[in-house]
Amino acid sequence: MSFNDLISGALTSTGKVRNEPVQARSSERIGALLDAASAVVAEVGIERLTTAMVAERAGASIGTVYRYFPDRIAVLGAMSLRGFERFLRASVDLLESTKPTTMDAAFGCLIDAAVQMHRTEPGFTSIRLSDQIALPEVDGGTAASARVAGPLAEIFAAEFDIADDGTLADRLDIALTMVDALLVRAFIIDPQGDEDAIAACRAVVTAYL
Amino acid sequence: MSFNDLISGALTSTGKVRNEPVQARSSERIGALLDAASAVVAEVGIERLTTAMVAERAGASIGTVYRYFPDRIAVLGAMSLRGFERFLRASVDLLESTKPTTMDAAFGCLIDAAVQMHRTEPGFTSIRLSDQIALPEVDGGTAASARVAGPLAEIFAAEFDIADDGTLADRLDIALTMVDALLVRAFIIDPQGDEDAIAACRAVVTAYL
DNA sequence: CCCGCGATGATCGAGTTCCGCTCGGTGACG
DNA sequence: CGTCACCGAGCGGAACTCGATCATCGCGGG
Repeated sequence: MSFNDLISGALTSTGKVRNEPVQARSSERIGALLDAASAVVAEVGIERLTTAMVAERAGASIGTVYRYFPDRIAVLGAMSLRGFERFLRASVDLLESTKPTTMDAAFGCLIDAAVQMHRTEPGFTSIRLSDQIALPEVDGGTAASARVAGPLAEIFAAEFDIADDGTLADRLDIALTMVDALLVRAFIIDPQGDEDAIAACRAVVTAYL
Repeated sequence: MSFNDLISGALTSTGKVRNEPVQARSSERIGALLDAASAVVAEVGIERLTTAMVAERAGASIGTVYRYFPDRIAVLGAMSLRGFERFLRASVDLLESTKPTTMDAAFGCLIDAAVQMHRTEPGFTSIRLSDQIALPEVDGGTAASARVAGPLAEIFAAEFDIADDGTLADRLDIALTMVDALLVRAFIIDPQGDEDAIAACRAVVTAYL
């Protein structure tokens, strides 16, 4: 599941793109615009991000920004969505390489992946994963979380026996919500990630399982 | 501790007011402005709130908004702070009336209070309590969270034996962060508050303690 | 096979609209 | 009648539009 797969569908207002890109350079443009948005968010915060800053940093013009995104908020939404998608990819990679045998270890992978994102992806701490989790369906499209968290659910379902799929999806959802909230807290306390707070996050998830 | 006590002091940039009101009608005005802000946030969301919308709904002019708040973000900050303060007052009231004897029951009171806030206060679901929790100190003033969560900490410290104050404050912080995130999730799933999700929130806190 | 050429996609940026915020003038309270 | 509160036109800047321009692609004839 690639980033383009994600943004080319009918998404909610946060994350929408105006036109599906056809030529290859367009995808690169979108990527560059989102990179620029991340950098700007990391520098000045979400509120003070302007579309002009994004355009300039991406080496594009204002018009180009608005070719791909209906408005300023959609840029932030797409950035947020991409961050979430990257986090999921990192999680899947980690799960597949370490092959945890306990639920606890599996969630440990998710936390490691999230911590890594906070440390390496500019602006990741400023966006709310919850904007992508538990999002109601819009105009007939599946909720972003369902489409995007699918790979995780599959891994967990294959590795661990859970009574039914709904329960598993819910528990994943709840766990991700907690991890996100607690890690954001950890990275607000300390920009490098407060170790005690991260440990507390692990403890909470362990207790929950 | 009243709302005015909170906003009249030297606060962080979120929540600041421009002038301390002298005449009585001013306080009413501020209240009306914040009510308007809550309603607008509930309708169009934080990002799309404009100062003109707030002014119009409060029956005031643009100038009046800027008499009391230095900028748009300060309006949101004050609204957020008032919501947090109301939540704390409701929590303290519930704690004092039910006098729980277990940690679990005590946190149950907090959750009840928060659920009540989500159900009755427009826009409460859109604001992040975390903006008030774990806020770093600014310009020499104590962090809003410390001043504001004091009453809670006192009750918990008086009722339950905890090794040291720091641990207690941290645990309260973590618990509130989780409760906030999980309840927001519950109210995103269902505007009236998804009962299963609320139950999940209680379960998580119970597991954590 | 490749070269030219029309069609379509992508880009640009000046211009328009809207919004955050100021400030000087007017009314209300004490 | 001084001070506090309020108003709202106006200013600056940011969000967003739109028609002109450039790049790329598909295709048919040499």
